[in-house]
Amino acid sequence: MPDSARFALHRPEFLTPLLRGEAAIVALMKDSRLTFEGGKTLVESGTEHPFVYRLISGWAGRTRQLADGRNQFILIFLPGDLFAVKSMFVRRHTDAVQTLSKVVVERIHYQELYRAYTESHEVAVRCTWQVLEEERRLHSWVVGLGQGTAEERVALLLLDFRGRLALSGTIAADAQTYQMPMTQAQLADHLGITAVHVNRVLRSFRERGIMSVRDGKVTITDLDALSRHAAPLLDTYEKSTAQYVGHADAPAES
Amino acid sequence: MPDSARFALHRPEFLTPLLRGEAAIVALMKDSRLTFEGGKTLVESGTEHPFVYRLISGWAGRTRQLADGRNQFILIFLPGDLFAVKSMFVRRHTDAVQTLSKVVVERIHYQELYRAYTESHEVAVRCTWQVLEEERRLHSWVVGLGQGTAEERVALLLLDFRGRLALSGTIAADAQTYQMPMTQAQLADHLGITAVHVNRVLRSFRERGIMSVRDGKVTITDLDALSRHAAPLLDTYEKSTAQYVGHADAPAES
DNA sequence: CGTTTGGTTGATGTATGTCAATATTAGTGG
DNA sequence: CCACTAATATTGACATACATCAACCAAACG
Repeated sequence: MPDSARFALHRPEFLTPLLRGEAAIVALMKDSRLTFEGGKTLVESGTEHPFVYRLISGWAGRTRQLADGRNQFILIFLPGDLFAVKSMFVRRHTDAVQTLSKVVVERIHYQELYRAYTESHEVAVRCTWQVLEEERRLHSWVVGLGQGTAEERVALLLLDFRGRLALSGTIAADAQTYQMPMTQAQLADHLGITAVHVNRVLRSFRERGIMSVRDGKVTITDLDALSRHAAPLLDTYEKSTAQYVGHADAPAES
Repeated sequence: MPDSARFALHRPEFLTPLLRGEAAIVALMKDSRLTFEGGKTLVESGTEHPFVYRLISGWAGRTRQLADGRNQFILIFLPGDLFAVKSMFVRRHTDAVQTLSKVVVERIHYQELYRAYTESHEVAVRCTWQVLEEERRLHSWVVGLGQGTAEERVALLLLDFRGRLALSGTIAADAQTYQMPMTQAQLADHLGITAVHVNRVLRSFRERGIMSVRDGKVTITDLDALSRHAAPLLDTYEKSTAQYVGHADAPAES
């Protein structure tokens, strides 16, 4: 997988600044590696938090807990994602970031990153890009939550995970299976439906031979069918970007 | 209303760069003023679009239309918002931007803005901030769509509009009424429910003396009750930022 | 004035939630 | 390796928030 693939949809002239900014940030974060178990809170909601993170391996999620016990996983982070970029600009994080599995992260103090940001527009570009990319995912998810049925949301999410894992090089572009550490209750809190209903949808997909989830592993047995279930929620452009709906024709490795 | 209020939640040390970046962008956009009627498409989905906009007056919204006719208003833009910042980095806009009323905008070609972005980290800060702010709103909306009932979503949205209009200085901070140009069908497409159900929720609020919508104007008659309906969807921090849930104790004008 | 657009309301249907019970698996200490 | 416990997954019976369908009204408008 070429590096450029990680930054889909870019204007070509920005590829160089993006990759240089990325390299600069990676270099700055060196020697800051940390490991956390699953179920830990990396960023606590309502607190001041001065670090910006890069997820090296494992899964994490931004989550908001409501006073009455309801919970929403707003966004899921996969390897390669920068997160908590907003630490640079806002004092307080309203949402928590929790690990969904054992994770390895690197991080940097916001003041140090901000110095780099002001001194190198390439670092700034990489940061802005990251936020834009998160925004793009949120757009898709708002559409899914606002318009999608439970089946459509599940299909969209599982294909999105697969596409992102492939882009980051964690799995091959044509992989039919991947590790997925979220419990059904956690999936429910991301999908905006109940855990019981998640279970029913997964059973239905399983019984129709479309896909199955077992032991923290997603196995897609009928990619076309799964893509068809997610397709109504995709815009035409997403539909044509093959790797995001499952028909990668790019090689898995560069 | 002091300028700084427009940039809530910031780290104090970034106020100066933010305001300077803002001023620089405003200056660059001078003499680019355009007026559009309601119902026009400013940015067409799936097309290349080279401009970054600033909304001077009126309402607009980012929207995604699905092939089967479903439609989702992803985000609503109010006066003072920058939008289509991503024009700088991505070639193609997957979502459209439509006017919801007569609007006045200013705009700038992305190459010109990018030059300023690379030459002034203050401009970069203002751009990154805008995207972070949009992301913050999307977080809240994902929580609303994922966890909220129809009543909670309506209450949250109407209070959010009020709070944002107050922050931008369009209405007074303690205003009980504001112009709201969206039709019930458009509200439905933002709320993720049907127009018929929007109507029922509004009727229920009206009959309970909480608020009413007539002739494109929202009138809040029982702010506490409306806030109580939205409160379950707010995190503790938002609840404490008074102007966002209706209890502004800041003066309306600076 | 007919036509269109937006709003309102009732009758009925359904996707999903709720409740509750039972498997199944994972973890823990003896 | 077993006994115990707590998560997690699974399933059925039943409830409900919201959707759908279909009418009708009111205002805007050319």
